[in-house]
Amino acid sequence: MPELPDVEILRRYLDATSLHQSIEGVEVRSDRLLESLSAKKLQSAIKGRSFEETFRHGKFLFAHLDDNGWLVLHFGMSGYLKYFKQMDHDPSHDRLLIGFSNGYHLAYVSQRKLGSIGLTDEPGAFVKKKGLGPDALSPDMDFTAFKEALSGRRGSIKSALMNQEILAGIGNIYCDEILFQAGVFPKSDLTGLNEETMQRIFKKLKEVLQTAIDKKADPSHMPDTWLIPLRGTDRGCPRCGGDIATIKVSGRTAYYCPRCQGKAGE
DNA sequence: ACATTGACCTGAGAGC
DNA sequence: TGCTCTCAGGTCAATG
Repeated sequence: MPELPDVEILRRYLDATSLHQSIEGVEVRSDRLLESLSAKKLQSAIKGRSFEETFRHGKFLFAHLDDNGWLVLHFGMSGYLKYFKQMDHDPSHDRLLIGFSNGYHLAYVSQRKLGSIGLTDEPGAFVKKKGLGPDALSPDMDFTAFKEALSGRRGSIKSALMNQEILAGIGNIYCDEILFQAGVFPKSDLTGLNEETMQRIFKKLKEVLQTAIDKKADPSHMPDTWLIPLRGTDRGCPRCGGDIATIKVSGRTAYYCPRCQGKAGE
C-alpha cells in the first residue's frame, strides 16, 4: 500500500478523525517498530496531548503533538491506520493503539512489521537526517529540479525514481505506472534518455501521483488506461492488448508492456 | 556508483 | 485438509 498517494490518503484520514482530541491511552503492541526509543518514552511523549496538525514528506507521515514535537509514522509494505470505537473492530496486527477521550481509538496496523514509529522535534530536521530528497509532488520539484537531481547518475530509470534520496515518495507500483504512461522501458539507462523523454516522464510522474490521490489511492478506482488494476490478473495491456510482462529491476518486480515501452530513450 | 542478494517480518494464495 | 513454496506497494547492509 503505502507509497506517496497512499500515505497522503492516510494523512487526510488522520486529519478527519483524530485531531484535537486528548490522548488517554497508548499501547505499544510491538517494540520492533519503535525507532530508537522505548515504549515508555513514546507513551510519556504522547499521553495527555493531542494531535494538532499533520504533514507528509514522501512516504513519511508526521503528526504534531501540541507543544511536544511530532510523531513520525512509516508504513513499510503493509501498514495503515484505522479509527474505530468498539474494541471488537480493532484490526489484527495492530502495533500501536491510541485511545482518545471520546472513546474512539486510532490503530497503527502493520502485518509485516516493516514500518517504523518514531518521534522528532521537527519534520524538516528528520527529513534531512534521513537524507530524503524533495517530496515528489512538491512544487519545488519542478522539471529543472528533477533533471538536476538525476544529473550525473547512472543506472536504470526505475531505480532512480524509486531512490528516496533523489526524490521521495515513489515506490514499486506507482513507478511502474509512471513508466507505463510515459512509454519507457523500466531498465532504460538514465544516461540514454533524451530531453523529450525526460519531460514525458516528469509530466506523467506528477499526473499519476496526483490522479492516484484524487482516486483515494484505491486501485479499483484507477483509470482503465492504467496498468495498476492489471497487477496479478491475466488481462492484456490497456493500450495495445498485448501481454504484460515482468522483469526484476533492482530487486523488485517491474510490470510493463514490451510493445508500448520501448527499450530505447525514445 | 551501481546492481544484486539476503535479511527483516507475516500471511495469502498456488500447487501438490 | 494440510503441507510447501513463492510472493507481497519498503528499506538496509553486505558483496561483486
